[in-house]
Amino acid sequence: MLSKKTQYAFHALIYLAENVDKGPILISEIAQEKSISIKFLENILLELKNSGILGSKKGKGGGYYLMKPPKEIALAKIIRLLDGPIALLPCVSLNYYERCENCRDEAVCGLNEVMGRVRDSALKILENKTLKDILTKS
Amino acid sequence: MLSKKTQYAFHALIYLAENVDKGPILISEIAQEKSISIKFLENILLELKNSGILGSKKGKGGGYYLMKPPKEIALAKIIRLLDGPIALLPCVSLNYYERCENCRDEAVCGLNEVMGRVRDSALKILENKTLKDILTKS
DNA sequence: CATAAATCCTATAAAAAAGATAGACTAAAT
DNA sequence: ATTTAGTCTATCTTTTTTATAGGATTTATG
Repeated sequence: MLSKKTQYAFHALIYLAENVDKGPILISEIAQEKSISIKFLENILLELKNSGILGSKKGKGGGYYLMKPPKEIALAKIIRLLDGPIALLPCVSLNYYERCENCRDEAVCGLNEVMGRVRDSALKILENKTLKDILTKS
Repeated sequence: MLSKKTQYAFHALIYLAENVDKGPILISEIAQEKSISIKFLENILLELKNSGILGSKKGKGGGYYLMKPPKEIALAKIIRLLDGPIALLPCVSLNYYERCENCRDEAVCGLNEVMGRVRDSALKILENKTLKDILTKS
């Protein structure tokens, strides 16, 4: 399961995407609209900013905004950033690979193979679906 | 990611499946072969037994054994049992559903829809692949 | 330039989950 | 009776997750 952090990030990003035309959006506004603790959300948005997903402006009239159009922000990127590996096992993770300690040889491990396929099927969706694809259907 | 508990369970089950013809297998043997803490493994095997996946025999000549042939034990079942939901969000979980607190209406939530598809693509594999499919390729 | 508005940043606390261990109990074999 | 091996429940430790606190910094504007 995705952590609350990642879930909150998605909801915040959706809100930002749905209000792209309104300039910078306040943390407090997002927190209220999406029922998220404001201080927790602050940390999350900061992290997204430091990774280049969001931009921000301080002072009056400030807030957060998307650095790229929603259709260019893949869901996989957000998950990896805040939650880490998408794969179910370390030994099949593309971005956070770790050797398996309980099997002798990954090359002949059937578990490795199946979990690799699960990863691929998830990535096929998560790498191609973007923020634009998860906006509220109107 | 799957917990260590679930990962250990898979390795133990693989070992049991690869030795079905040898009668009950000792916890200590599995622990040694797969480099798993014996006490931790004990708890895991007990849980698998109480769920009907494994059977056991006490005393001399005792140990654990599979209750069904490997090809009838789906991977999804093991994961759900020890790790909980396979879905990435509570609001798209078939077995551990919880309402989403941050969105107004799941019916129009695009995140819900996409994550539902990710769940389906994972289940398509995990419900159909069994213990038999993850045995060491010889 | 002063003030208010907002994000930035780091630290820390609290709670929950994961990982691991301990030890007494029960059942079976011989 | 003794040994062997699983059963059960409790507890401990560590790590991760979730959340909060509060001062620092930047910007707009009168």
